[in-house]
Amino acid sequence: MARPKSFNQDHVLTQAMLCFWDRGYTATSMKHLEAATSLTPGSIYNSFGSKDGLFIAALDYYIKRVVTRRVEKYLLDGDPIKGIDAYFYDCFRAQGKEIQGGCLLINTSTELGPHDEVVREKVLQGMKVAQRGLLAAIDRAKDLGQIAKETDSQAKAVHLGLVLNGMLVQTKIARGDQWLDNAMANVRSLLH
Amino acid sequence: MARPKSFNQDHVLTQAMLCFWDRGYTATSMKHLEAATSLTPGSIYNSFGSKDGLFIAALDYYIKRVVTRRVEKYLLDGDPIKGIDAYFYDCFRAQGKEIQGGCLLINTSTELGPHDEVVREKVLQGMKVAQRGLLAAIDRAKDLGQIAKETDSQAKAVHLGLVLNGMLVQTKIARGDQWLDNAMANVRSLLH
DNA sequence: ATAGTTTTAAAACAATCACTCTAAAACAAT
DNA sequence: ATTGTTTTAGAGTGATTGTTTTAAAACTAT
Repeated sequence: MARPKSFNQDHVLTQAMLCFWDRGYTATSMKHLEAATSLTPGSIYNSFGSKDGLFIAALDYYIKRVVTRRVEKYLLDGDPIKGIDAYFYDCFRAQGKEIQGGCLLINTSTELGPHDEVVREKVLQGMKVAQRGLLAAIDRAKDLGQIAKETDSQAKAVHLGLVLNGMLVQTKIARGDQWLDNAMANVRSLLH
Repeated sequence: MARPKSFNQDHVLTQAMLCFWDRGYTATSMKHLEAATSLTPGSIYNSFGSKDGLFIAALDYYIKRVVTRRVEKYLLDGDPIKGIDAYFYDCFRAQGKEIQGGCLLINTSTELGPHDEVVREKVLQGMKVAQRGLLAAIDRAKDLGQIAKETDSQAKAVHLGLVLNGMLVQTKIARGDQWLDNAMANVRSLLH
């Protein structure tokens, strides 16, 4: 066979994801990516083809390791109302380390949504994962009698998703977290 | 005195605003701006100092000519409930021409929010204009008995603002407008 | 007219952009 | 050990980035 790759794929994708998450696609240069991943240009292009290819891979990685994981952790079992609450908070705790990233899907929507069909489709797919998670939690809450049986689950899930996305925009410009508690009070009022 | 400027300031700011609105700050090059405004580099730098200076001017222009104007048109008089409805729809009709721009304030939040303090402050100020408009309309609706007196106006305005911002993200990746009507049904359910 | 000031056009600037090339290095199979 | 294949490191590619420079043009005030 041949020489094996000497880098850890997960580590590289994590670092690339954080770069794009923090600065966006255009403002992230290959230099940034090389520094963050400790890879040389040759290795990046050999493995991912282009900056765009690495971005798509990082986007996939985000959907799998951040979005899907969070949905599974908070929305698919346990108390659904408490789960939704925790799910929301987790979206803002996740950025706690250093970056004030909000959500990579949202950042990518506003930057590239109308200009890159492949990216748009992928973002939409990631959004649907979150949306289906909210819907599942609401349906379970209905089964448990926590919210009214007459509730339109689909509409409620859409509503929650829109509020969450609005909050993930807000987190990019707001300071402090007074606004977060206020917004969460609104979220809870939707779940009665 | 001296030689007068031969370009129309409003036209230049409008074109620059549309560029940044469509592509974002980083992905908009000086070449784009020169072509869109029909200005030469010298004129741009003489009048605005830098790409950043032109961006700030375009952002101010957006707040004044798009955000403030829309608030005044729909939220400050007339039937407040119908006004809010029309205000929301106008946010999506405005982009009807060619670009699928959503909202420049939101696009700028996600791109530059955490990285540029001057821009962040300006975006926040623009957001507050919209927020105050919603609050004023809700207060008027309360006075008119259109919504319950017990309603927390401030919380309701925040909630509406978050949903609107979520919708303005959605518009960058969604196709068709089935989702818009669904979302608007949620908005109306908040105003009873 | 002339002097004084600013804007304009166009060429040119260094720096950075995404990306490619070349050759050495590192493995598996034989 | 040799062969075959792929990855790696690092220098180098042309193109584009935001910006500056230079000189002509266009105006007002005197």
